[in-house]
Amino acid sequence: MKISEIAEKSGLTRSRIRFYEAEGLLGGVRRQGNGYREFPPEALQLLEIITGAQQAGFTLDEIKSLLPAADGKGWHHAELLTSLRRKVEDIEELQRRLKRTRAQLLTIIEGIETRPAGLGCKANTERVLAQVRARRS
Amino acid sequence: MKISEIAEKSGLTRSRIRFYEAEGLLGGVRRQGNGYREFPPEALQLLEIITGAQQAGFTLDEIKSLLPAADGKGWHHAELLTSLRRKVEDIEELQRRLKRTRAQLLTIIEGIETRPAGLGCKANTERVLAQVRARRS
DNA sequence: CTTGACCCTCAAGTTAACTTATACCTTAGG
DNA sequence: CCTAAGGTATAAGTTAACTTGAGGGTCAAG
Repeated sequence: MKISEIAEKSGLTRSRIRFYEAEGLLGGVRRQGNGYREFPPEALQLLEIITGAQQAGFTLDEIKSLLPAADGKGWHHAELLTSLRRKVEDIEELQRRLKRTRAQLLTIIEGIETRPAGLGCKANTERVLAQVRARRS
Repeated sequence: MKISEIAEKSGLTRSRIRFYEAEGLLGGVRRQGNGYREFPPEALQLLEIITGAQQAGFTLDEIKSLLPAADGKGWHHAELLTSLRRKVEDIEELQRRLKRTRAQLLTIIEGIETRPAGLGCKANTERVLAQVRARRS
């Protein structure tokens, strides 16, 4: 497979694919006589794994360290599992934070909407901030 | 208040505070005769609002456009509410994505742990990816 | 008067993950 | 042969949000 083909099939740009190869995330890329890249079919799967991992919040460096070593044969399952579990925990942590943040934003919105008549803007800011601080506990 | 004091009270670095001022996020900063910054007490609240908004996922540019104009007197409530509501939606969208991603990761973990004996690493990769793809729907 | 803690400005460096630009080669078609 | 489409390498640019560094004033104490 040449680069345009795999780019279309994967939905990624050619530059991005070349970038991944240069970074060592894409092993097994051969060269044709003319210097053109020749991608094995597995490369498509690999790209799928990479973009999926990215969406899961892995950095390229993390992904690189978890991918089957370009030289070795496959994954080191223990490490992979550890890393996956750690990432699940990261996500859960982020979920908790988002939940708090969302609640705070709703508190602020409510605080603005229900501003007591006669209370100045500045005073209301104080009031709303106090509500938010109270919520943090 | 001089910069070190507000830095300590806010927990931010001096460079970060100077940066915010330079970006126009921190209005009302005066100068003493010697050129030193003199922060009004409200600046502390402003910093609190800024970092809070950042944690809520606002970029500095967004925050800047929502803060009380340095020249004007206060907030433009309608815009502020609109933006806050939009950000709540962003958060909810992110929450949905995280939920899916977490489920996918768990699927993968399970797929690895329950690999049928006798199935090769490569074949199992295929199997697991298929499971993940199925989950995406 | 000197030392050390603070303060200033302005420019440049940092990180991640790419994209864009430059310049040149290859291949297929009319 | 010429051209357009597609390929290559390498370097530099991009964005966000800061940090770091260079070079230099200010102030209180001893």
